[in-house]
Amino acid sequence: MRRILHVDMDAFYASVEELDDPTLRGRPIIVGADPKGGRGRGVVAACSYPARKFGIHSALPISRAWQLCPGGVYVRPRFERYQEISRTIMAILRRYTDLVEPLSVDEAFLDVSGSTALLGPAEQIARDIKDRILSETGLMASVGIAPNKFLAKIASDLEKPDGFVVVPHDGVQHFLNPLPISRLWGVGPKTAARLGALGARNVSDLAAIPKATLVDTLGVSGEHLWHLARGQDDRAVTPNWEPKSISSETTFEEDTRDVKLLVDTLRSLSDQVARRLRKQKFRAGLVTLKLRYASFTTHTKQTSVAQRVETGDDVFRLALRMFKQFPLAERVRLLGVGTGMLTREGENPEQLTLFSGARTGERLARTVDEIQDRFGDDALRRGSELT
DNA sequence: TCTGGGGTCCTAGGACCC
DNA sequence: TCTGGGGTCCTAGGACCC
Repeated sequence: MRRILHVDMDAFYASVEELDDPTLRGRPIIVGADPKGGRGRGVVAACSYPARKFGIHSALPISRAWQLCPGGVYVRPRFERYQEISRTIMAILRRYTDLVEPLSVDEAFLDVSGSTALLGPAEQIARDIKDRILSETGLMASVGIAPNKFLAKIASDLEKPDGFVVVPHDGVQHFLNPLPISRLWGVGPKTAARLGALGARNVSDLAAIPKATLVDTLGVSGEHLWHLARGQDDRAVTPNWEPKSISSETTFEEDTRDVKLLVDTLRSLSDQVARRLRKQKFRAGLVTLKLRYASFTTHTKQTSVAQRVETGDDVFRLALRMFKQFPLAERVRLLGVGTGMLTREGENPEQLTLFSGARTGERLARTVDEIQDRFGDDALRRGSELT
């Protein structure tokens, strides 16, 4: 029987801010976009527990948060700092097993089935992990222990903060039955509504629906849900996930039809994406342009290319071509540039290029990377960015 | 209350081929 | 003269997650 742990940091971004500035302790901390006195764009990325008492939660529009709690502490996210602490946490987890699968900066699955002989029962390992994280980072984590990933994830969430929930092998259905279906991984508002139409509000309702009915209404995810309703999930804990896409997008402070601004933004988004691509030693076979109008209607276009790309110039050229196919009758709210069909250098499916000159741009890009890595991004700038 | 930025996975339609 | 069936690939959109 497998013993899976899900470790999930409590109010992670807000807790880090509190850690770095103890004067914030106990106050309603809201990490997210600049509220700008209630007129800010964007959403709450995370908030402390005192902030939640005001009805604030992540993904809430920051303007709404400002209305609910004008006296709160509003801070911009510092992702690099969160990343830094995340690395410390993940290193702690890897002391207990190699089978650590990070899900995001602040949570991970562990398969400790093979560690119990040496380290004791999963419960003891989990206690130890919580203690270690607290003593070595000063931050609190919640842990779920269960026979599989899906149950462990639900369990870790159940008694936050400082949660510790064990789902015994013989108590799975008892644990699941009363939970609302929206707790299930993959059941959002739309799916919950469709399942509600079938009479399902909690997991026991869902478990009563025949598999064929679920498959008819939801396709393969219906089949998946049928298993989840029974606590069945045999997915392995997989360390070393390879990314499938890399993208960068930005929402303008004000919706705009200024073509120069739009094209300049496209340029810098392309550079950012390409740089991250090279940093991870990828080339892309697919470039995606994303455009959201003021009305919030969102469109994408993508181009797949036989000759893999990795320079800002190449990404930009393709993105610009797609951008020109969009009408600009309406103002634009967001632009995004993405890359996909990623391949590592060396394992490239493309034939070696017949035109070695085509690689000059890539050599230049790498040189620029090196200089920016050593002296900072401001050491080298595009002429077009200097206006 | 107007709704970020980074992702993953699934679906559906059309092009294209045999 | 109006047309099958199966397969694959590409593209656009959408649901969902943190």
